[in-house]
Amino acid sequence: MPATIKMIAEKAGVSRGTVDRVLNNRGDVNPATEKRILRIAKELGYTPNQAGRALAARKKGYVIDVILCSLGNEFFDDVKNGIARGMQEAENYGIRVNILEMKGYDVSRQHELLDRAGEEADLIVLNAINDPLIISKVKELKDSGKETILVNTSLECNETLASVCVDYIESGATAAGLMGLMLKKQADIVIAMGSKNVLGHNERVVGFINNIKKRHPEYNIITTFETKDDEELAYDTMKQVLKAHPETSGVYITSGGQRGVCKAIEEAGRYDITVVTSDGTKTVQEYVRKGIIRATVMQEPEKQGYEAIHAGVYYLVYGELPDSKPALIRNEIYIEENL
Amino acid sequence: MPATIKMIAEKAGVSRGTVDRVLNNRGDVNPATEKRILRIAKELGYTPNQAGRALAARKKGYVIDVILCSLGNEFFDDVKNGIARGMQEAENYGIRVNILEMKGYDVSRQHELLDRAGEEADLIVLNAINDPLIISKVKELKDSGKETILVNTSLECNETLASVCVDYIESGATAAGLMGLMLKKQADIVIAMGSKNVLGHNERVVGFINNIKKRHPEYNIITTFETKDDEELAYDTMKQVLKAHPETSGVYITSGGQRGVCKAIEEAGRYDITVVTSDGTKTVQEYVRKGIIRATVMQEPEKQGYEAIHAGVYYLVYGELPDSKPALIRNEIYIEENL
DNA sequence: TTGTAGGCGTTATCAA
DNA sequence: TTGATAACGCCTACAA
Repeated sequence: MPATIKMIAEKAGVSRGTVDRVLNNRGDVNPATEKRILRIAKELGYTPNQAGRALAARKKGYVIDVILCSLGNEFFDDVKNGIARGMQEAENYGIRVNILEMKGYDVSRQHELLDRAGEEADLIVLNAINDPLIISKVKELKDSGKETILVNTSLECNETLASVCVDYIESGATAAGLMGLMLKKQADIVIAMGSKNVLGHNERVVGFINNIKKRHPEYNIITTFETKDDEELAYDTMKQVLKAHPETSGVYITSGGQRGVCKAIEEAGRYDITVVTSDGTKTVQEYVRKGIIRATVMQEPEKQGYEAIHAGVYYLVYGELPDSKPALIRNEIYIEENL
Repeated sequence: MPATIKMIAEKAGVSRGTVDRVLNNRGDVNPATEKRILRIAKELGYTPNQAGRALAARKKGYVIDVILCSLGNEFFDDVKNGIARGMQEAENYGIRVNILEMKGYDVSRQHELLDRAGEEADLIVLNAINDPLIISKVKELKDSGKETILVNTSLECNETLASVCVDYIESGATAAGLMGLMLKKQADIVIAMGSKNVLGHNERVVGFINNIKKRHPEYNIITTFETKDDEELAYDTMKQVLKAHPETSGVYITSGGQRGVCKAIEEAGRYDITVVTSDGTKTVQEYVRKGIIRATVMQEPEKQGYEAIHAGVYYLVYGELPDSKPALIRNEIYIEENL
């Protein structure tokens, strides 16, 4: 029923080749026939058939490289599941996907991996460190014709093709809103943030503090400390904070280090403290069940992995991003009952 | 790179046709060659190329009919958006999708529509009323070779191919969990349910009450009333309840009728009452912003619409359901900040 | 029991 | 500037 190139060609009295040249702006076609073909295509409501394109795209042998700061970070388990799902889709288009993993936020290491990706790949999916060196490398790659799609990071750079991540400001604000609904009156809050090298972690803190100031100006924010996604550091610091500030009634953990922070709270027997965190890793689930963490703001990690690959595949094959442009990842709230 | 039928045929020294017969169990093939082909297919890690199949499936001209109790119910706006997305996918396979809408929960009307669908469609997507007449009709259709996929309903019937909906028990329990986190101590709760004709609405009430009994046995549930998804009835009843029970401190609305219930609470100036509801319609969003509704348990309506069509398309083309079997729809919590 | 051939829609190449 | 043709992977009808 839907219109095809063949139907358009018949109706216009030309060959399929000519129609193809018009619809894909390949030039070398008589302006008059071009106009006629475009009119007919519009009349018939032509949209390209994806299956046909997929089949034809196979011969190109595209390659996508994925760079992740994922080694030793359980949050990325689900992201990688999503990437695996995206890879199945990529296979239908004959596109190969390489995953390059690194540990922590080592700028020069990521720079190396980007160099390699620039050699072997046609498009790069990047879990970016927010650093000038990385930003300039991304620009350089773009100039050489290799686009970058960000996954699970925002970046102070507008040269990327797309960014598959949540609104981190909203994430922080949502955590603050939850605190407000549960704590009600006066409260003394501690913020345990991940790394200042990660833009999203900073944005969460900003979103949290701004929302508290707006909705609950009477609340007191005692302190903000970095866990560097390191459990021991998180544990030691939280222990000290609890000692120095026994009045603590709320704790917001922006990202990694949950185990350390929760362990300190648990050992102190402070089940009265309202803890809100991010993500839904096994560690988080464990402490939700224990009653330490009351609620968590999740960010669809599996979907992020899938959407990043999907967008890359789509861009290589169709030359544009899919309709659901920067891939709408939502901040979702989970408590014990629906986790 | 991925294996194709052609590659298997070459390696086995047979024709593509023979490989096809083996892989799709069409019979009429020498047991010895069958074994050899299966071994080679496994070795090469063969998986059928979806684009190839989609292209070949076009000639069959399948039809899917979708029956929805959606007229005058804004909840279904997003479900229909998802269906529209699924229809684009269906087009690639040359599958036509007809949407048959009805108003309310009129069993004989739904029965009529099922009759019609049985005539014209190869597969039916159904937003089912939980009634013996409907259940037996579904069985009858199945016997005549037409499978049914449920959307946004569960049904006391295990003859359906799949059910794309949330766990309604969990939905109710999640609402109860939220109440507990926000109300803390003693509470007096009113439940406004939709229709007893809809299985999901009953299940939500059961999930809610059971969770309250378990986690907060000290809470008191004052009453449960039906809104029949009718705003006026909801408004009038809620008004009476508030008059008779000024001690009300929590209200759970399972489904439709939110505007009526919220209006009654707003007019009584009872901003102290903690209201939890389901879904995220414009009405709900409005009352969340007004501060009447504190939190809502959503059920990814757009995704439900899409997944139902997607599953139907996949089943017609591949003869089996997609990997993400009964389509995992989650109960998600939203508050003002992340809605 | 097996092989051949044509077509689904799109794209690329080569010839006219 | 245009047309014809082959190819991508799968399925099916028909011939051997």
